[in-house]
Amino acid sequence: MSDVKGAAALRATLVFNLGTLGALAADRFAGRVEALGLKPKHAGLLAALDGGSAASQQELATRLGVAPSLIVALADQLQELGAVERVRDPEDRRRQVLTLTAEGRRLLDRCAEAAEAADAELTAGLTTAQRTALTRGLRTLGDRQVPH
Amino acid sequence: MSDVKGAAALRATLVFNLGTLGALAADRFAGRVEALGLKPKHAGLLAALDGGSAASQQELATRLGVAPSLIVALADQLQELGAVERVRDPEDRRRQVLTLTAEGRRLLDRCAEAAEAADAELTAGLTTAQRTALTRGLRTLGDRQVPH
DNA sequence: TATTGTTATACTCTATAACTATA
DNA sequence: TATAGTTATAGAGTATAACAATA
Repeated sequence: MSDVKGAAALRATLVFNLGTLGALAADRFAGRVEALGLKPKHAGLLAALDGGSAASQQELATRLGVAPSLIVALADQLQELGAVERVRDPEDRRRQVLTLTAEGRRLLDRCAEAAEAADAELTAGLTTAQRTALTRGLRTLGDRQVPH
Repeated sequence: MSDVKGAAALRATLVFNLGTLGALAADRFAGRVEALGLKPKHAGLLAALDGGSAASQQELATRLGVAPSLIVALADQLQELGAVERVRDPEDRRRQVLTLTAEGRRLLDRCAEAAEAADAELTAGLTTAQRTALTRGLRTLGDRQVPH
């Protein structure tokens, strides 16, 4: 029993390639946003705040899949950059509602530019068709996860 | 100047989706191989040793893009599991040549199975065509990186 | 008593630097 | 002197647990 699969079988899997390329992509993105004083997680939080209705920190923690204490730290740093505001919910004074400021939206736009630049670098050897097919595939895959 | 892009533009990028899905995929894979006493990096090292000609630890460090001291730790643990052997190169007694044992190949096969199971879970909502297209896209993207 | 946010603490991962042995 | 491997140490990132305020 127990098929012999070896390295070739592992390299053929989606998770293996997603894992290695994901780490690479995260590094490239991190390198570009650090000039803004941000880490990838800050960008993720800014993105979660944009468009979405004003959210409490607990909601954001579960939405991003991180510990609430991490949201506190990220929000502290974003607040120091003037990117977010904390407002106590008058209906429930335990809740801190985070909202993007104009500066926060500006930073988010810079993050998007950084990501686009990293995309261009990463996909330099690919055709436009390959690139868009890949992006769409990843988005549909991502949309299937956490489909609450 | 300075286009307004917002969260939608960020979410449309490859690096953003690769980063988030890569972290998710790595977690799922880690959850499955930890029963084998392994972390994803161990699997990466095992895969690097399979097929490839016997490699020194320095070569492996640069190949995997990690510090040499990390290879030492990973190899220590794999050796303890009986998965690799360290043999001093008689030509240059400073070099430790790592080779897979039969147990190492067995563990590598188990890692491949774990990755395939994680794939199935992750792509549950996708058609076969979507899944193979995505896997191929990622492999071609991965092959373009570090094309030394 | 339960929940939100916060703080304090600890743990995991990994790199850098110092060291040993061989060259 | 330079290089392969190892060991010691330190830093980043993040979670867990204890705590305060509010419900």
